[in-house]
Amino acid sequence: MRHAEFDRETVLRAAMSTFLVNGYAKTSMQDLTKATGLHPGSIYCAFDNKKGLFIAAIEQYQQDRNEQFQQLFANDRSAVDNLGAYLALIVQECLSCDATQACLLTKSLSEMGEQDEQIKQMTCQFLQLWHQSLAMVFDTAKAQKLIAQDSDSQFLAQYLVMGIYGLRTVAHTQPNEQVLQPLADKLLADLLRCEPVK
Amino acid sequence: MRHAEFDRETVLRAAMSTFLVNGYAKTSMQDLTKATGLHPGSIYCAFDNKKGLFIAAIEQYQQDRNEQFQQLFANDRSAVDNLGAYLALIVQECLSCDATQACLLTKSLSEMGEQDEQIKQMTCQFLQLWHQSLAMVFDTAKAQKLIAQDSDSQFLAQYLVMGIYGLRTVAHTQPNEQVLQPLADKLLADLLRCEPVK
DNA sequence: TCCTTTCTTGAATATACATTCAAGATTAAT
DNA sequence: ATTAATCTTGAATGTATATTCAAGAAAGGA
Repeated sequence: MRHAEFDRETVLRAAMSTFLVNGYAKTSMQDLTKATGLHPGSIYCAFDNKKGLFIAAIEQYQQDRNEQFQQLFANDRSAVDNLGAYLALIVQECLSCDATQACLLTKSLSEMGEQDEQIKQMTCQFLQLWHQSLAMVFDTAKAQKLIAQDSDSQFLAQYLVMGIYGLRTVAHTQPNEQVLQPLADKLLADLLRCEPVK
Repeated sequence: MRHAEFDRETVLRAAMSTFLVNGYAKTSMQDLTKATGLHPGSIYCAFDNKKGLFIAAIEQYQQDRNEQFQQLFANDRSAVDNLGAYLALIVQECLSCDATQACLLTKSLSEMGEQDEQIKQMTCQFLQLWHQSLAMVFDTAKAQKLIAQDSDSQFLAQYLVMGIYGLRTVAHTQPNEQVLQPLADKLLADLLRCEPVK
């Protein structure tokens, strides 16, 4: 018996960063061996092939992001304050201009959604889970009487998801706090102000 | 003397579609010769190389989209009605699930922005022009007294740009009119309802 | 200590790809 | 009709790439 010398999560996070910077297609196995410190044979032994490593990296990404999300909202503050802090965090990520802080799910969906059904299914499923987590936050806000009782949490969460997607894309062209923070502020205000239109 | 046998715009639109479906990296020269009907030599003669063809396709895309935009808003109806029609058109594009209807600028920026400074500059510049065109629509709305006189057209246009980016991304996971149209409706309502927050 | 199992190594393989180029074809002016 | 200029053709080239594999190294059980 013998166990692998590398730490799986460390390897996956290194691969994740590489994929985020280069995209899947432009990431070579050489890039991956350099980033992970593993030799080709080890990668193929542990993950089958390049796509297997990519899928494992996406799963690790989802897990990391989800844990971060749950931690951010696991407190006694108001759901609205938490949403504000969450958006501020996203704005800060955008301002860092660090590709490794981008969303691997939307990036992968955009690059490969048309070509690879498996990647499309997986990324859509994880993004849906995120949507549901946000909907629960709006349920909490409703319970805390911070938004109207007849609010549609699903809809509000979907609108917030839309806004965050958009914010991240705007950041690619305008990575500027004076641009991004007012957008985030209006987004949150529009979510709290009222119920869905019809 | 002899002039080229192919029609440049036709070739560029074919290349455009191919790049939109596959992305730049996963589009091979073979894909491009098949799509355009040109042989490799002709492509290299006319556009230098694969990237040259890509750049020319992006320029054609910008030109086509801009003409479409100007036509849509060249009428005597209210700016608000025009914005509603514009958003409805985008929703329809999203619903078609046709990759060739996506935005080549944001797609290219997402794929290559980290790697290729030239592509980044070009796409950002074209997206900025779009932003400015939208700002002019809000100026018109202001002149038509449809929104508050102290509205910030730049800001409103930026918010709309954000919303459209987001809408297009949501559409990748939920290409559903019952999802997209309410989002678009609320987006427009939030733009008209009030001035920027703070 | 020895042996079996498992992991690691990295050069070798085969394929896919962007690009080149020289020969052939077409055009239009003389 | 002839010629000069330009475009077209598509096979050939060289490079980059994902993947394989057989030999070597390490670990743990007997």
